[in-house]
Amino acid sequence: MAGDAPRVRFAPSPTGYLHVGSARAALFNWLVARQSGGTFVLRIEDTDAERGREEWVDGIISSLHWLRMDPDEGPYRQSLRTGRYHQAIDALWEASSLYACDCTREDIDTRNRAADIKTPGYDGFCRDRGLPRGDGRALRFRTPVDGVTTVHDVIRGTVEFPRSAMDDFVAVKAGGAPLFVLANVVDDIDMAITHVIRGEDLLPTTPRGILVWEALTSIGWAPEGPTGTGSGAIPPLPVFAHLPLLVNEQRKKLSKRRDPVAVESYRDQGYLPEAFLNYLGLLGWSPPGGEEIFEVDRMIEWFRLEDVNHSPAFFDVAKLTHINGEYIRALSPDAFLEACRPWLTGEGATWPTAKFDEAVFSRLAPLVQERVSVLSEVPSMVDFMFLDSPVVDEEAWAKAVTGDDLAGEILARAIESYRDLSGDWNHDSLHAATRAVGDGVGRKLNKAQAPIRVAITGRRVGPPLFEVLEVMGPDRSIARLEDALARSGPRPGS
RNA sequence: GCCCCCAUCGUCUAGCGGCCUAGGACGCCGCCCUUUCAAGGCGGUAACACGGGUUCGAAUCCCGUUGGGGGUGCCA
Repeated sequence: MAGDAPRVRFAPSPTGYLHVGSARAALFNWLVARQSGGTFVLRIEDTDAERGREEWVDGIISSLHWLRMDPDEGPYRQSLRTGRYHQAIDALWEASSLYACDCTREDIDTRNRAADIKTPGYDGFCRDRGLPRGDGRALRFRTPVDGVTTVHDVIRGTVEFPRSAMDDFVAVKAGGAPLFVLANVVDDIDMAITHVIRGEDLLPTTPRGILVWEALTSIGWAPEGPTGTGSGAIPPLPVFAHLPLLVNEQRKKLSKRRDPVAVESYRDQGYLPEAFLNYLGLLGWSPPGGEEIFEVDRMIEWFRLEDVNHSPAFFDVAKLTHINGEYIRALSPDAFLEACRPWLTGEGATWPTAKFDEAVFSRLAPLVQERVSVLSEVPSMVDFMFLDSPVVDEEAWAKAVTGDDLAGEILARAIESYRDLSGDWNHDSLHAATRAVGDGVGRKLNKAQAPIRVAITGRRVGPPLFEVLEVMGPDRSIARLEDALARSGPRPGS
């Protein structure tokens, strides 16, 4: 084993799905691991037992899998490591790095108000009271009062936090449960994490983590080590890299309340994992050559943490969609068919599954492939083929049939003309015949085909008409034209 | 309030002191192609937040201002 190979971790809290911001963080971690023979560790930060649920973890794992970023190690669960945290808590308590506190939030606020202190942090009331542990007391970390704690960040450079602005934060709940910073640091030590790559929102808590790390290190805290025997060597502080946030249109951090942040929802809409990954890689980073469409292997090859941007990036679905379209069009016919399958014979299909005819779809597939940006658009491109009668779009009908006083004439002439074609039914002959119909009524082909298209497909847009007619065959096609003609009302003037 | 981060077209970005009358991509708008819609081709719109420095020279370095964001939980 290469002792100096990076060990990175993706450490989400279980929320039921993979957040796109988390996915981006996972990607950048994963890239670092992949490009250097490192290890990508998955750790579920579920110390907050109220929120963590077993099934919440599955969504994260399956989304990582969908994106081809399966962890090399884990998932570790903080909820299963409480014994370890208690060892650390005991050690820190012994060293007086922790002290017991029985102040309530109200107590603190009241004192701060009375003292006219504008900064609402903890005032250190219990710091020197020497309270014993237990009795519903939280444990606070004794933050050094002087000096600064410096974060060396690969992306942002040196960031200094004056300790005077740091209060004594709660590290252990009154109930004894460890809080984020403590569990996080104990884990990073035990798991020999070398690079902490995460969102910028964690930058302000990083100095706290460093302080805990130093406190632990200074008392000879022994990491668990690979065998779990507690004999590992104390690793150096990891390298930090805080990624710019992903924001919405209002430039606010992506929130699950307002923004579509679940990676699963993009999968379900028919975004391809390769395209999604490609787009994620473009947020906060860009390849040296400036290209925008590249496979993941190139990203692994090119990615450098120090090249990551400093400013927040808007998660632009329009651009994601464009990139997805590029990926869809680049698919081989077979790959396209496979990618479409969930929308053809699965839950995405808008017709009875038994009605689906793969041979029919395959003939139309190339025409569909260059017309969709997301796979969920596929059904509406071909549904008329697998339905007994087309789903008629009211607006299209009103515009191309009811609203066109020549529509009846065109349909009638098309029926007549197409009947004569039955021995030679293909898109070329249909093209010519339709053009002739148009000529007969003084219409350009692009105008003349409109009522026919709506009669056949129910829509004004879709795959090229004559190819559709060819595949549909004379009987079905003519029957639909007749049906449309019958419903188009009496022909004016006849 | 306090701490921290950030600041190039609407958006994602290139730019890391002279190659910039600032490049690409998405979007948008035209035109071409055309059986609709796409795709494709061509063209266009549009940015260095502001003010001081430093320098022969600044989008690039420094300071300030303004603006935006994040943090400030016995959440993570």
